[in-house]
Amino acid sequence: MSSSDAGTPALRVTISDVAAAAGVSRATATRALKGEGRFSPETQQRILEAAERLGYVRNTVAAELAAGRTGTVGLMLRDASNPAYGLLFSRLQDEAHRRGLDLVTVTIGADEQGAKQVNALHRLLGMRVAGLIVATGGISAAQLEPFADQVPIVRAGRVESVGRIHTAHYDDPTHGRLLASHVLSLGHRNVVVLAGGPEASYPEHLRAMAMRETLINAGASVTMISAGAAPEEGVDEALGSVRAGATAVMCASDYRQLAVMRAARAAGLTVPSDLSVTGCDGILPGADLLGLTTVRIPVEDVAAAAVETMQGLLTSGDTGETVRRSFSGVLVPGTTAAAV
Amino acid sequence: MSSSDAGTPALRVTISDVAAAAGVSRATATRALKGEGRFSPETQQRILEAAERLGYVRNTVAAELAAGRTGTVGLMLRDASNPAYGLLFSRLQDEAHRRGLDLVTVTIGADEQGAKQVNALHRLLGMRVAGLIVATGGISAAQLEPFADQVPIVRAGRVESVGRIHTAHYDDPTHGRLLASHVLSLGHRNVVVLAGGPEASYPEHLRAMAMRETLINAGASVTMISAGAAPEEGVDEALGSVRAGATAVMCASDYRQLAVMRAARAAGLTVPSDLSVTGCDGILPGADLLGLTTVRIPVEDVAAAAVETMQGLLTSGDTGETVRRSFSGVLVPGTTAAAV
DNA sequence: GTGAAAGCGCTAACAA
DNA sequence: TTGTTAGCGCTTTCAC
Repeated sequence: MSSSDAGTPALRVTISDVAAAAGVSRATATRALKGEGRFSPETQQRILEAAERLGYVRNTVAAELAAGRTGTVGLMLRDASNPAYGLLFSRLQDEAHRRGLDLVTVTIGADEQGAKQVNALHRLLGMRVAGLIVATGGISAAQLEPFADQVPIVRAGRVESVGRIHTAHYDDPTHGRLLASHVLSLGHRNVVVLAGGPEASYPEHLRAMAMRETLINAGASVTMISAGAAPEEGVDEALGSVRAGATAVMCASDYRQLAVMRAARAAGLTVPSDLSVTGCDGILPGADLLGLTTVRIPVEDVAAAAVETMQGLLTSGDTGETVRRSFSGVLVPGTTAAAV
Repeated sequence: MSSSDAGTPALRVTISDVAAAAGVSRATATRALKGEGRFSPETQQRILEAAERLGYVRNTVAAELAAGRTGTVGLMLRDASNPAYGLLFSRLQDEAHRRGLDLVTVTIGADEQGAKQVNALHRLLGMRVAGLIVATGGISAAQLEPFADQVPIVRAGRVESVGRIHTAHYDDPTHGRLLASHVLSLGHRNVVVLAGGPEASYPEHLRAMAMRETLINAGASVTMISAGAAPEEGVDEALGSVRAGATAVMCASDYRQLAVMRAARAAGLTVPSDLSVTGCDGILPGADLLGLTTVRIPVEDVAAAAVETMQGLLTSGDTGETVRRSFSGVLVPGTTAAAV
């Protein structure tokens, strides 16, 4: 089933060519090709044959421009080199496929501040996508808000409390509490919490705040270390605290957990006898073999909910209420955290 | 810097609105907005202000349709849940950003056979992308070929020997040889090679073939196990061979390596004293902590080369010769493989 | 059942 | 320097 038999330049074939070859008007060709409206079976047959013969490929973009609507949903994604985002991306795609939604993705480098993000946003909006799924923290509610009544916007992964932006997000505070409770139950009372600052990673920040609160409420002594986005940052400081008496380092992500383990090993410290370590995400393949103590975040649930919400918005229209769904993961006790 | 102050429906604002508001014609507005052609500074100023005030977002799709060309490069991607693809995706994006290329991505579920792939391809082509980067094995050369003279096509990651499809790919045979030589140097002479079959994963197949050849040439005895895509497949069989005398299991991917280690642990076998294990990829965060014996594939090089090739094709035009660049990674000796 | 005409939002000669 | 005129490829009333 070759799409172009002759040397016909496939992309150059327009519906006019097909119509001419079949001896009908463009209007008729349009109808017959999509099987909607009125036309005689014979005519359709002829048109279909002509299209096949010429290797006609419809220019979706022009079609959607003319029709004034799009079946495409835009996805703004954060750097997929982080497996947690990669998996989210993958699941969003699967779910969208399942539901017959077309997804077009643009990613934004983590480095760019604002400008590129907005650029990417405009690129998607410029395609006149039917909806927007935002899976990056790099873009603010304020930047999104102006478009929220043009097109439904669903934020995936991260919570959003402002305006008409819908969300399907992780319950990060709960994740933090789950881990903190676990560490407390192991008897730790002098704990380091290592996380990216709110501007580096808002989810990490939420987790860290919840850990802190839970630990303090239980009477534990807590050292907060706020780092940048790079996982190595703050690790030395954390190890310093351990030498000063802390028995556990709670990291806001598995990446940081790995960094701490790496540094501990280099420093001649043994996990978990010299210090307990925890993380968060649970996405890393091999996390089980490493015995990571973590929370497996519900990527699948968030992806499914995001797409489902979007589809609801697209079909039944925006009812005016903002949908906000939250999902929490489960604790995965590992061998990196042990009783004091 | 709000993009729409009033309640103006941002997306509804067309260039005609902007032109009217600024008291000029659409043509002038077009020129001033993109800063090309001739126009007076004052006029431009007025137009820019009007655009800002109204929250104008250019309809890129219409613009590109009218202009008949695009600055956008389309990227067809495979499931990003695999970190190796996620990283490739990420690096392709970075590289494209660096070179001022806009990337639009569509992914295709691994499950769909043909139809959806072609659909995604058409979607991209319908956007009149300037070029196409294909980072999935899911689409065949035959499906790509018809469009190769419409638009430059670069395949990233996987080798392609047919027609006018350019490539920037991994030198998988070399990867296989590197690993096999390492295993041989450790004294193993009875080895299992566990890989996905050619249809499950062509790169894995290439690695496995090279391993086999290298091992056999050195006089080792080799057991080939061809599995499906799932990493657990064939693991039991591999362990069976170990009980029957094999001392090493060479996996064609790190995923499989993890699966083997998991199964070995469950079966009470110790790595590397009871059996040596190797993989391939080296992408997994934490691979170092696990001590994986692997080859780190040159994702960055492949991404850079793919984008560079594309840009060359775009700017200096297609010279008629097909560009094929191959990159090999480096061996990462780990603690999962030891001397017999 | 089919075609003519208008137009989606924008750009690109060519005039003015 | 700016406006006019044609479209890009397709869809969609609305007559015929």
